[in-house]
Amino acid sequence: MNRKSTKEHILDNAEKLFARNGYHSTSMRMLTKKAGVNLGAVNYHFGSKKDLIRSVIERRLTVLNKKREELLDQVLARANQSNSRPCPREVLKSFIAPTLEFRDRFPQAAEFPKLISRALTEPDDMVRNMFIEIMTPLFHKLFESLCLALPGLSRTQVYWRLHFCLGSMSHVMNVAERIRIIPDGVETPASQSQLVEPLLNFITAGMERNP
Amino acid sequence: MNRKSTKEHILDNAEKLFARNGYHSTSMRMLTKKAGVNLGAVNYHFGSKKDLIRSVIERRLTVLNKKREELLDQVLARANQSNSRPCPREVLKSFIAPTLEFRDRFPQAAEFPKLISRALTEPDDMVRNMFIEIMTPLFHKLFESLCLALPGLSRTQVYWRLHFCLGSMSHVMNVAERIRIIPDGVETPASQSQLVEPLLNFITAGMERNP
DNA sequence: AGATCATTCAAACGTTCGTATGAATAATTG
DNA sequence: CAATTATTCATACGAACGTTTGAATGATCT
Repeated sequence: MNRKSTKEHILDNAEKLFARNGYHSTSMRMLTKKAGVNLGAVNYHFGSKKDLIRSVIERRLTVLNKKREELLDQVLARANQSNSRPCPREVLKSFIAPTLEFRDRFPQAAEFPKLISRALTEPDDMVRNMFIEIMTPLFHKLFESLCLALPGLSRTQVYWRLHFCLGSMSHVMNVAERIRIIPDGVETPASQSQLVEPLLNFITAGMERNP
Repeated sequence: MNRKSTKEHILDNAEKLFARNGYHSTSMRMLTKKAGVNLGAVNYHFGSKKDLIRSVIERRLTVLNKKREELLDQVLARANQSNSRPCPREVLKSFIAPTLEFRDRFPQAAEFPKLISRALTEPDDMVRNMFIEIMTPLFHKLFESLCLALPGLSRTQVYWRLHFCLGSMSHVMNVAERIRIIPDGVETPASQSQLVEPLLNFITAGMERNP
């Protein structure tokens, strides 16, 4: 009666568990049990645990990056049309909004943003390098767009400020909700989508500041 | 001969390995071999691996937090004396500067900032909760100081912006140097201390932005 | 010096890990 | 339909994990 294939069951549950617990802390037994498949199924369908996480990451990240690049291209095209520089806020938004809105747009993939953030901080070089390899072209394009948008800054300044942005975003996706130190009078948003505007306000101001 | 005790050898090497590879990816065999002590030494001196990382974190973090609070108190006192609000940049600096300057001030503890950042992102609840428990009082004080410094923002706004700051800082301490996508014309700082000013410029602008 | 306590050491314990195996079952094909 | 291929399954393998043990060695004290 279950319409999803074994491969899909594995991918879906691996996404959740890798996101929540990390790569090393998720065992094949935990995963296959949760997915309702046999212990050997991962090795049969994917080859190894390493090949599995590659598939898990690629399945969503290629789609997400396509969307990001599409939006970025629109921003660049609009700037080109009006013979002006691209707007820093719009450039940043093209990268960040699809990420934080991922949960709401694809509820079945709600945990994927957490997995992205984890890929950056995973102790294992393999996972991080795999992620970096996929991200490199878009990272360069994003960086060059920001240099274009912010002619007053040196490339080094843009580079580090971009990293500051990525840090804030990553923190929001993965860490912030795990640190439950909530002072009086502080409201927690129902969805990460609601943090897009506050985050963009923050990092745009940081980006545009005079050196 | 060797002047450091077995306990110190263990603590020093655990600090490095936990920072570089994370808690779970550091085995007792790896650690005791690197420290040049017997496999059973950790359990003898500390009780368990879990008790060890608690000692590793506490050893430096209590000192660092004391310095942070001392600087924050100075900022608050100066504001009090002149009957004005504390300066947002100075408040943030009191927390961030001692952290990024840690490597230069205590070369033997060069890897500790990385460990802090890792404690936030560690898959394991235990490590994170241990860290949060130690940080909570100072976090509240820092938060209240920022609310005082930024009367135009709601407490919720200050809360999330503070998290954006922490995300940027954490990213700089642990992730940024591992992502070696360096575009042409970008210079990498010789020391993390050199990122204090750029980071403070960035987050202060984000903090002070009109809602 | 001898007695007492603290520390080091090699070896082993019981678990859990990712993966491999080969038989059993399901699906596809000629 | 039989024959072939694809998938599932229980089980086992060797390696690595954190921890325990008890004897050997070192330091401390009357």
